[in-house]
Amino acid sequence: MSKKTTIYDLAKRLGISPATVSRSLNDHPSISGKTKKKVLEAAKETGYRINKFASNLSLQKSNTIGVIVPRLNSDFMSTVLSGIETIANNAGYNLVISQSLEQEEKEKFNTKTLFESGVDALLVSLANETMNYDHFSIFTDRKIPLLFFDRVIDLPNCPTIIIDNEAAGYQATEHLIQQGCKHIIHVSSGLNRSVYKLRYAGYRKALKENENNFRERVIQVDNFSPPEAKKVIDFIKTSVHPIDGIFVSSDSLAVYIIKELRSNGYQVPNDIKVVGFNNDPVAQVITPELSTIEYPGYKMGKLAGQSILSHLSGSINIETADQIILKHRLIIRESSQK
Amino acid sequence: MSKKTTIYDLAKRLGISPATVSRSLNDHPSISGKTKKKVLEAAKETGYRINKFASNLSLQKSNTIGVIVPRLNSDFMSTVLSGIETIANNAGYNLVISQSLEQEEKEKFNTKTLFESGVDALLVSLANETMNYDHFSIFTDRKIPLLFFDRVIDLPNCPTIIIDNEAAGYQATEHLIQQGCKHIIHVSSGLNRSVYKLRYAGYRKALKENENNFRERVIQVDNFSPPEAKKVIDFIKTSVHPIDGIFVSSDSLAVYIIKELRSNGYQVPNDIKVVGFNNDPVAQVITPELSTIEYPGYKMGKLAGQSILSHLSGSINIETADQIILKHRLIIRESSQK
DNA sequence: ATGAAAGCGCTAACAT
DNA sequence: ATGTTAGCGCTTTCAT
Repeated sequence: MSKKTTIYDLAKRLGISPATVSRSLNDHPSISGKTKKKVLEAAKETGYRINKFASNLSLQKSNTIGVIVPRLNSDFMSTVLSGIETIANNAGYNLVISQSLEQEEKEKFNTKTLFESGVDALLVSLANETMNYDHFSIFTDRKIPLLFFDRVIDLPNCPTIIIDNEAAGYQATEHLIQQGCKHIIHVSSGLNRSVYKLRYAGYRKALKENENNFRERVIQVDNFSPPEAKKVIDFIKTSVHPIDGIFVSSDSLAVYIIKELRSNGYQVPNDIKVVGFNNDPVAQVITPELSTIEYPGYKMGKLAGQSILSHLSGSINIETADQIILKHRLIIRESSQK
Repeated sequence: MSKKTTIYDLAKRLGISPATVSRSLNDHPSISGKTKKKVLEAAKETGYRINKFASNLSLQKSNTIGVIVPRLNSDFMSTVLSGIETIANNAGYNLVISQSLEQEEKEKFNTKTLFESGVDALLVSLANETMNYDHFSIFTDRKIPLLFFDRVIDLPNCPTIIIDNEAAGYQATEHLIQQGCKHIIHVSSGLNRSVYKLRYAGYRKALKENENNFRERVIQVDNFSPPEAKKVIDFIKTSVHPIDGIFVSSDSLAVYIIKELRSNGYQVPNDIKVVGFNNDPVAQVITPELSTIEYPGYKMGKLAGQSILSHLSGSINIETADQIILKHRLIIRESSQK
């Protein structure tokens, strides 16, 4: 029961060759139905299990896709992963998932590890820290499909899946302006990542177009955890101009900010209006409900999976670097209404 | 640059044997320092990368740990996964993660797939649907380490990591009773899973101990999504006894229920008090803040990782089935206060 | 300290 | 339709 049976065992048992066994197991067309049946039965009886190590070595492929994300435990990211997993799983691929924890070093290490472990493709959402992209060359050099999603970088022949972050940032800010906000600040993190840089650009663009005495002001936070919200409040309290609008690059932080604001005596949206980003589930359950940009994470994950699978199956020309831009949407709730 | 170099290439290049190259690369003690240095240099120059397929086949191990969870996109689960990943990554292990989506069939399939892909160990949190556990025998038969966390089942020689769910359910309910609740209902899902069954048992025990005319009543929901909250409200509205306390097996659902309650004119906690489960971040940002049971997900993940690694390294007797019970804690916030 | 060679188990090109 | 056989690249026992 515990001794593992190989195709050689099956071959001997049935008096046929290992090749025939292998072919039968793989449903090769040129094997007779009766032989296949015999083999399958023997396999079941003996508890035969394919040895992927050997199979992978022979085929030089692993049916495995690597994924590197900044962190697993964010609502958005785990939703994207869920989408990727669903697609991969249905196609018979396994997912090897690792976290960079926003560190360039860890991202490098994970890239190397995943390469060596022989993943057939790699999906990456970049760490905030990452400034250099040479570590991905082991993939690009060997033409192993590499795709970036959400936190992307433009590399030759690497598809990207994003939303139009600049437009989203613009809309969020424009909305606040239309609600009468005069002094709108932007709260973000990792401004060297294009996602955040572009939202910031959209914010600035909106301010500029509605020329008056608006002052552009971005508060950079280290991450989207509760203590960072305090920094924002401190700024607001000491600002010479009365802040009346906040566009935050993350719902989770926006929510903490609102909480902090309220416990500091500010009324949301009366005194200060807030727009977040992502449309995390939390946006709908807090008081006041949070206006935000809907960012379709599950769909992004599914598309990332599908895109990489079609590259793997060769149904898309791998030389064609594509860029998929998903639709986003401003959702107006209570937190930003006049 | 694109042609892959093997240990044979290095051996030829340096005029030594492949065995020596292999040993050098693995820092084998009986290789001279100079030879090692030569090899490492040549490896670097040629861009040599180990081929794990071959290595795995030879060693019959993959440095990979499989994980099956009900779903990736829950705050609790992604936090646990984050803990597992951190430990595994530091120990040089990769994580293959898959979702059962609460379906027994998918769990079976994933178990088989992960087995065949040669994971060195398997970590599982069971699907709600799963009633039969034979699919895990491929692991237990071959003494491949198998560990259950959160949603566990008692299998021979399989460690489990849990909290004392019965005590937690008891405390939550007892607390509501002490706050003056007379008609407390319990909302849960997947009552055939011990996690939920035990919380329910704790709930019943608390009611029984505080003998009076309390009626035990459990509302089973299909999952913890918003629409399910409506079912709960419907029950409350039509109940002959005025419901004044709710113990919910999940913060995410508790939060939706509170929202529904409020929009139906109920005051929380004045009319109805609510206690959730897990201490998701959302518990602290909603209004009123949610009382809940703190369930240390990250710690659970780290422990699961550590436990399985020590089994793998043989530093723990694999025959010793251990059960780790993590501390939980009732956190009293506004939603349940008199 | 190093080398020779036999696996590890599967696949596929090339027979038959 | 089936068999033969040469890899796939690394590890490791057994020499030397």
